[in-house]
Amino acid sequence: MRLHRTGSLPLYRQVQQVLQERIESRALLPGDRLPTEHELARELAVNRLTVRQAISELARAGQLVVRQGIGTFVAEPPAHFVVTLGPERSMAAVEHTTRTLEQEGMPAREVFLSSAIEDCAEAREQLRLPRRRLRRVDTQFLVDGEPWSANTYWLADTRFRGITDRLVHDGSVFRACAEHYGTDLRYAWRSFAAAAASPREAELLGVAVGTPVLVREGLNIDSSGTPTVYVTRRLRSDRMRFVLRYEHDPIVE
Amino acid sequence: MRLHRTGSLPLYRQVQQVLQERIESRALLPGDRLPTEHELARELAVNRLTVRQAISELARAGQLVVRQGIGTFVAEPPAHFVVTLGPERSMAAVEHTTRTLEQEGMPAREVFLSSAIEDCAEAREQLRLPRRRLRRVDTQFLVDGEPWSANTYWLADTRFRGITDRLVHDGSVFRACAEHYGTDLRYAWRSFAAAAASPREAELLGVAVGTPVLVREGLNIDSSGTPTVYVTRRLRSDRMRFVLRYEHDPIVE
DNA sequence: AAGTGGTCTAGACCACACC
DNA sequence: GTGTGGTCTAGACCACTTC
Repeated sequence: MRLHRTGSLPLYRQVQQVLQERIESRALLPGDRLPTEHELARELAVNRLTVRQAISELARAGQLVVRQGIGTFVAEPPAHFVVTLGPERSMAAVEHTTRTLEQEGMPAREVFLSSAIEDCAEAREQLRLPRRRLRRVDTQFLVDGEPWSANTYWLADTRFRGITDRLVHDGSVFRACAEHYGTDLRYAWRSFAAAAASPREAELLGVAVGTPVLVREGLNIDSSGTPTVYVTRRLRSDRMRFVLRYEHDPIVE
Repeated sequence: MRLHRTGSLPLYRQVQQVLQERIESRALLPGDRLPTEHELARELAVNRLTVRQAISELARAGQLVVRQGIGTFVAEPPAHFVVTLGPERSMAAVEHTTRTLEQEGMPAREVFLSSAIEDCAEAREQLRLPRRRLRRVDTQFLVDGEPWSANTYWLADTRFRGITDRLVHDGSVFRACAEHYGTDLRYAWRSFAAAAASPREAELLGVAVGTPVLVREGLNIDSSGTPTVYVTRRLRSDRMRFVLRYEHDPIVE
C-alpha cells in the first residue's frame, strides 16, 4: 500500500480512510489491535507523525482506543446506556439508574473524591449563598469499575455540616442529603451541553484530553423551594445518553 | 521566557499554561490575536509543532479560534443561547426559538441543503418503513449568518412527495409538514448525547474536526401516533445549550 | 508578494506495560 | 529488556488570506 498526495486530500486523511475501510470491511474487528504506529508508517510509506495524526482524530471520535505501552485498538461499539428522563421533577434519579444497571449485571456506585470550601460565581448565584459558605464536593460514578461520570456538587456548608464524613463510605451525595439531613430534593432545572474533556476531567473519566463529554448541570431545590444543591456532571458520551420520553408514564433521573 | 522539561509536565502543557495565564490575566482579551506560531516557538524556545499541539487542544476546548492564513485568536466568551424545553410533547419548537432569537437581534433561519432517497437502519426501525421509501433531508440552521446546527431529517417519501421543492425557499421541514401536508407533529422522545464533529459536520458547522458537538435526536409522531419524522441535529456546543425547566409552566423546543 | 496556519519528513529520546 | 505509544526537534513545503 502506498499513499501519495492526490487532489487536495491530506495524507493523514487518506490514512484515516484506510483504517476506516479496514474497520468497516470487518478486516479489523472491535477489540482488535491495529498494527503499531511504526508498522503503519512503514506499510503506508508515510511518517509516523502522519499516522499519529490520523489515529488521534479517530480516537477522539471514539472509533479507536489508544493505550500507551500496549497498542491501539478498534473501539467496542459504545454500550450507550440510555437514561430515561421523565417530565417529573422528582429524583428517584440515581437510585433508578443504579438499579437498572445492576439488573444488567453492571454494578454501579458513586465514589467520594474530595470536598472543600471553595468559591464559584455560578454556584453562588444559583444557591444565593455568600462565598464563604460554599462547599464543593467531587465524586466519580463507577460502573463495573469503569468511570462513567465525574460530578461536582455545590451546597451550603452550614446546612450540610459534616457531610464529608458521611460520604467516605457511600459517595452518593443525594442519598446523604436525604438520609442524614432529611432533605428531600427535586429538580428546578437541568441542562445539557457538550464540551471537550479538560486534562483533569479526562483523567477522571479515563479518556483522552479533548474527548467530547456530555455536560449535565442541574439545580435541586428542597421541599420548601429553596435552592439547595447545584450539580455539574461530566459524562462519558460513549457510555451514556439521555432520553426524554413523552409517550409512556415516565421514569426519573 | 524559556521552558524546559521539569518534573513530568510535557512542554506543550507548559505552553498551554503560559497561554492560559495570559488569557486569565487579561493580558490577552477575547478577540485578540496571539503571536504567530513561529513567534511563540521562538519566544518560548520550543519547536513550532509543540506550540501547535498546545494550541490545537485549547482550540478544541473552545478557548482559542484558529483561522488559516489569518492567525489564532482568543475565543469570545460563548454566547450560549439557552433553549428551554418543556415537559410537553408539543412542538412550537423551532418557531419559539426563532422568535426568541429574533427578539435579540439575531435573525435565524433554516436552510435547505440536500434531499435524497437513502437507507438508514436506525431511521427504518424508528419509522417502520421499508428501505426504498426512506427520504433523507439535510438542512442547516443559521443564526446571524453563522451555522448553529446541522440537521438530518428522515421521513416517508410517499407521504411527503415533492417536499424537496417546498424546501428550496423555506428550509423548515416541520413548517413544510404542517403547512403543505397538514401534518401536526409532536414528540415521542428526544435524546441528548455528545460527539466529535466529523469532517463533514465540522464543515457544515464551521468548526474544527473533532470539536465536541451536542447531538440531539428525536422521533416525531403525527396526531394518530404514527412515527413520522426522525430527526438528528448536531449543534455547536459553544452556541447552544438545552435547559429543562420544571418550575414554571414551560415552553417548547 | 508576504505572512499566516496546515501538512509532512527523518530522527531522536522518554514513559509506560509486560515479560 | 523489549516493544508500545508520548513527546520533541529542525527543517521544508503547501494552502489560504490579505495587500
